[in-house]
Amino acid sequence: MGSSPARKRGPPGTSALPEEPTQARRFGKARSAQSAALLEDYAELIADLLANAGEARPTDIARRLGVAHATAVKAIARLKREGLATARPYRGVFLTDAGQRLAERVRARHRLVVDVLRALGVPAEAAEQDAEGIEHHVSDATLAAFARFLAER
Amino acid sequence: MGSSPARKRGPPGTSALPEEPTQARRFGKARSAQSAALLEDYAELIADLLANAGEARPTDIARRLGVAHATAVKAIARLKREGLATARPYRGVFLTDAGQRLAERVRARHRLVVDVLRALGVPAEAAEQDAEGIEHHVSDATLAAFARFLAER
DNA sequence: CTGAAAGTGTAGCCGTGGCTACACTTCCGG
DNA sequence: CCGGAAGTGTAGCCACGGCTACACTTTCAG
Repeated sequence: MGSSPARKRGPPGTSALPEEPTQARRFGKARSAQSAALLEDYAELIADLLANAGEARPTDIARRLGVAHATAVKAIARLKREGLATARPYRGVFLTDAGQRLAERVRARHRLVVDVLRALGVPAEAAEQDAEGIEHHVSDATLAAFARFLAER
Repeated sequence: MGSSPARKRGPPGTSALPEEPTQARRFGKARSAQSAALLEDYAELIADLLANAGEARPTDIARRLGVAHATAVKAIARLKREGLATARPYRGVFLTDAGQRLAERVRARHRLVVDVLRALGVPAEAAEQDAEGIEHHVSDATLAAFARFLAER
């Protein structure tokens, strides 16, 4: 980048170059990815609880996530709105088909990210920790590259 | 696959196991990392603008980030609150020493993440895109491993 | 020197994701 | 069968990061 001092403010016909929507687009995508991240975490956790404990209750979810139960309840409401989960008052939470598919994808992606980090020499604890944040920003292309890398190495 | 049905709700002495603060801690960290991410992006961009254009104005920042100028102004206010930037009304934005150090660290980390992704076979465009989201969740341990990996390969 | 355009700042709105506080259900032990 | 504890739900608060709308500065072209 950088060449033109880019001064001046005044008149209409100042710049006229295409500028650079590229960077803006990237930031925008990263931003929206982050929005979906929460739902993904909840869906994955609910699937895990259903599989391992037979039921997923708001308080369990909250405890595992380290948030207040009210926060979990709100998130569950959002999951329902998005058609990912179902729940009846005082009964547990369940995933719809869409929710289950999401949970599975998230789970697979999480494992893949952790495995790649480990393969790169990242210590186990750090790998798990970082994967928690990283996984929500890994595109399909990157995911595919990860899989290829693990297979080849 | 479970094991324990884990039913029951009632009495006080129900569980008594250490539960699992581990996962909660991880989620919490990922959450707070995400909070710092915005500031990091702004700091990096401001440093870039200062270096390449000589000045960093709210509107330029907003355009590059793809947000409304008011949004950028608010973020700048937060940067000031955090002691990372200085700005006088209608004059540009500048980084404090702390802000510059942050920007440099962020910049280096960004490059490293992109390089690792590229080395793993991720296409250039996807690497840039994903790095934008990933970089904020890479711990020092992981960063070190990345550097080692690139050096060795 | 002046006027209008661009940039800047401020106010107010929304949705999200945290929280606490409080009311209501459920369910178990006695 | 009944009381209380744990779980659940709801309301209301806050900060954040978006946005639009509008008022005010700055700066440049005439």
